[in-house]
Amino acid sequence: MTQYWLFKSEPDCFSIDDLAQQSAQTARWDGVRNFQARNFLRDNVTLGNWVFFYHSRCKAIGVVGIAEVTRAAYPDPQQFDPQSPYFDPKSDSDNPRWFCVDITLKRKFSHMVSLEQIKQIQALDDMMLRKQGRLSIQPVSVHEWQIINQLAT
DNA sequence: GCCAACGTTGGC
DNA sequence: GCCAACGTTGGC
Repeated sequence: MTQYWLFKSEPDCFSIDDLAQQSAQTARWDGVRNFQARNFLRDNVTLGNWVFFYHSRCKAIGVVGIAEVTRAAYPDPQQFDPQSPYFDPKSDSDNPRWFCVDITLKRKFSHMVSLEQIKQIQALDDMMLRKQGRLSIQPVSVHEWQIINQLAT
């Protein structure tokens, strides 16, 4: 069973520093609108799991820190809010389509582990990050987790 | 900002 | 149920 994950965020939208500024350094990870990512979030991401916080679509791409899942999946409230950009008229409150979790910041790396570094390490060739670039919630193996952790220290 | 990759939608 | 059109993601 997977315990480790990688969550992508565009830092212009929500960065690890934004997470650090939340009360209790905890934030709702919402707005996931991709079915594969949704399935991971809803069915496999569980309380106490560890998460690599990844900055995408920006100048410095890579893993910037570690968070912990502090609330397991619950329906993403934004799907029911017509004012929200994440509003989904096709979602039914009795059978919600989209889910979110809460995460709490555990550690911000003093220096990030860049995508460029990751690409240079053969043992990380099979990371989903490399195989399926667009998936925003993805499992990380224990081995991959350890390697990236070591790179960050 | 561009563009390739790829997921989603909707007409047939 | 196929597939073209369209929209979005994400590295560069």
